[in-house]
Amino acid sequence: MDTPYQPDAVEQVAQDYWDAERSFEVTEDSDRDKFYCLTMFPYPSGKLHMGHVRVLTISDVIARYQRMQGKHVMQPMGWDAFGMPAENAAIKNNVPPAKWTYANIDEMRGQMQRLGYAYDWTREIATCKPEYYRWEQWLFTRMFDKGLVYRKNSVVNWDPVDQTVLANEQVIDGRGWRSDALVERREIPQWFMKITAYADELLDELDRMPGWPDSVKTMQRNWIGRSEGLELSFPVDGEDQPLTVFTTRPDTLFGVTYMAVAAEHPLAERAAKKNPEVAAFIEECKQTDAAEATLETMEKKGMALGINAIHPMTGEPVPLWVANFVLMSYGTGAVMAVPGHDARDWEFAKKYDLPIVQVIAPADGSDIDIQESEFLDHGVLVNSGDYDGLDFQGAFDAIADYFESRDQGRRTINYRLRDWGVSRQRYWGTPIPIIYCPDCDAVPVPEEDLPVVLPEDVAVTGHGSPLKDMPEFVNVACPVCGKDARRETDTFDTFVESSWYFARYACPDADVMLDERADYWMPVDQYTGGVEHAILHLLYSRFFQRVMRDEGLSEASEPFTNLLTQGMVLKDGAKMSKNKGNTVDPQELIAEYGADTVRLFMMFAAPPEQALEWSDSGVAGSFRFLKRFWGAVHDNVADGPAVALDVDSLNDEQKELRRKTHQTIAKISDDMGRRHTFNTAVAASMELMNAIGRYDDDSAQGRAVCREALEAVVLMLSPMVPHICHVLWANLGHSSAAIDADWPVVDEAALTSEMVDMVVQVNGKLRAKISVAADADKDAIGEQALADENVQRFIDGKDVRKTIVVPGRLVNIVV
RNA sequence: GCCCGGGUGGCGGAAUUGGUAGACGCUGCGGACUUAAAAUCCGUUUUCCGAAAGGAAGUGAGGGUUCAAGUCCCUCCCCGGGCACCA
Repeated sequence: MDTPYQPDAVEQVAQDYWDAERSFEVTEDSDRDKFYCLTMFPYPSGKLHMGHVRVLTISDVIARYQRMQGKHVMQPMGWDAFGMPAENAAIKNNVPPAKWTYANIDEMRGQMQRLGYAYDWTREIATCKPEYYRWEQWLFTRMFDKGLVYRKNSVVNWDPVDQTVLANEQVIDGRGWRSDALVERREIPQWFMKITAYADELLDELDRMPGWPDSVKTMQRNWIGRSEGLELSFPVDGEDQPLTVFTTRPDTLFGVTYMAVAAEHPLAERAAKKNPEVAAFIEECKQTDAAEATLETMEKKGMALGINAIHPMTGEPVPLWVANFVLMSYGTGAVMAVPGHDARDWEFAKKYDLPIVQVIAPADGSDIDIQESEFLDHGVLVNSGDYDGLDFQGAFDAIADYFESRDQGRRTINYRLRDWGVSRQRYWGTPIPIIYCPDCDAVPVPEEDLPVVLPEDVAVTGHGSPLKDMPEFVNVACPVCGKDARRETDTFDTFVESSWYFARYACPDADVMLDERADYWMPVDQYTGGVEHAILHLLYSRFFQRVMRDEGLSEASEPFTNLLTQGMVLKDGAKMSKNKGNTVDPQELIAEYGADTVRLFMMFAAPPEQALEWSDSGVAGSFRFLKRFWGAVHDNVADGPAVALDVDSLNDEQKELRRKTHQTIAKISDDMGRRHTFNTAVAASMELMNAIGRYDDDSAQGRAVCREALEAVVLMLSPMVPHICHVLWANLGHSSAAIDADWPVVDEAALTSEMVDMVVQVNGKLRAKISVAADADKDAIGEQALADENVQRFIDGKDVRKTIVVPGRLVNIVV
């Protein structure tokens, strides 16, 4: 019998079946355990790239595995359709962003379907459609009413030549990407969402999220950056208002030798009016982009303002400086500098020859030279007046009490987390539903006027948003007083759309934001996506889910119960990208080998969380395996139907293959369900196939044992290579489809063995391998190990000091 | 600069709770089949010494803990991700 493996035909058969049966369309069923399996939805950038194929396949494998576990699985797909690339394409090709986006969606949807993903396409969402974004406009107006959104000035990258705001990505080495002009920091009014109102909840709940990787939770903790400290006031010469600073180290207060404020700080701006040198320095500080990494890596510079603050305890003058490393957006935009006990302050003091004073001594009494290097640890206070001798906590409490009793300071909690600025000066996004009235100020668009629809047929020039030039969009009547007013032309950060789409999949056609179906499906049981989203997207989504909860829209607080962060796809050690010219087109590979081979290689080449190094020959190897797999099943089928397995009549070889089969089922079940190490699951399948290939037993029971092994492999590989397994399962004589089959079950009785192999070490070095009875006790194992010829060579003439026996594993003899 | 990962043969990776380093696959090499090639199949493939049996070294570098370290601790180097307007 000769039936060659023809992936195109096989994959068509399987997909036709799933389509005809609507295998992946689901509705709520309260009698069944639901499993909501979700991938971070893609931006429709053009065609699928290998990074997409990887994450989509990982999620699909989990969805199909959970289905075989009996779960009621929902796996939807949609499009994060707003964003800058559509505008860039519009400028380049003179195509409206909407048209470009919808064409990409059609292209990518078709590719996904060719890959056979188990999506419920009836739930498809595109965020650029008014029926989607109207609900986030609505939620924004609700948040407005609750005081959860507000407007304030905030810094953007300004391109002075193109007269437009740039994204950080559009700033290359401090210059605009098109104009090459030096970028400036500029402050403009923008809308903010009060994510800090949920800071404590977002932080505390991380301790109760066992389904998330520790690394992501740690990153989020650090990002939120809760710190307990003291807010202190320093009187300033010639100012009515004192200068307020936040510190987590009030114990170092007596070591303050200068203070520093941000370039945007009012004190700096007032000093600039009197002193042109300061004004010039502040201008220089603003000649940089707004990215924090730029600020943190550039040379630390400062200038004395010629103003003194008064040390609140010693009464001594403390010079005020303006410094480029102080962030206006963190704390109060001013810091007290303690060069003796802070690394950055120390470096700055050395550079500008400012005094360095030691006020903390090591707790162990050792000597340090503060002029040589800073001392950062907690310790005992010295040179601190009445507070000498106190430890960190004692000093913290005493100094906090001192300030609080005089009303010059207070204990407070500071967060590194800042409120979320959601305004973007861009066209291709959700219009912010606000109207500016000369009398009524900013007014939210009333519910009955939503959605504020983004006009789709526009020309994009790259010089600011085209909405500003559309009077029919901008000019409106004030909803409150009816006077002539102007509509907001900024759009939302696209992270707003991606902060709630997961809930909308539950009820994509609802004529409210979310209905009761969201409570059936939410939270997402398994969320999969790139680790690059570990902070922003995942934190915003956790915030939005809580806002929706508090609005009564959803019961869940956390949106994602389990999180899997997958690594990038690399080629020649670098991320695949058009810029580097190292991309591999999935389409060509599918045409050559079929979808199953591409899926298999993706799962086999690396564990999902690690970067995956692309290998053309590895793909060919995956294809070879599928051909052998196909051939092995057909050979078995060609020999006719297998008889029923009679477990009690098996000989040793038959028992051994059967043991291998059930060991493999146990291993792959663990790899798929718990560890998500699909690469080792594939390797274990290959090992079992190799064992079947070596096995040569034409007896009735021999073929039955073989058949059992093959059926197990077909089922266990079906989440990864569903098409070939669909056909093979039918070839094996099953009338029901593989997609409806249950996951194979381990027969514990098949796992038992009379003898086990153990290794013998002498002084930790491997010297022999022995086979011992499975039920042998430690002494017997030790004796057998000592008796080994090669072991004797190494212990000859030496004292055996100790013998360690780890049953089932090894013996270590120490001489 | 700060936070989070990672570093194991020629290559991708395995080693799950501190217990046989290199599973599985790729590549290379040797062989079978073939008029030939492709495809397929078999063998072999960490390095060094050895005919072999066997031995020595070995998981980015340097220290430490332990009967035993790729795995735990300390210091350092390199690579990747994030740093709030890329998505």
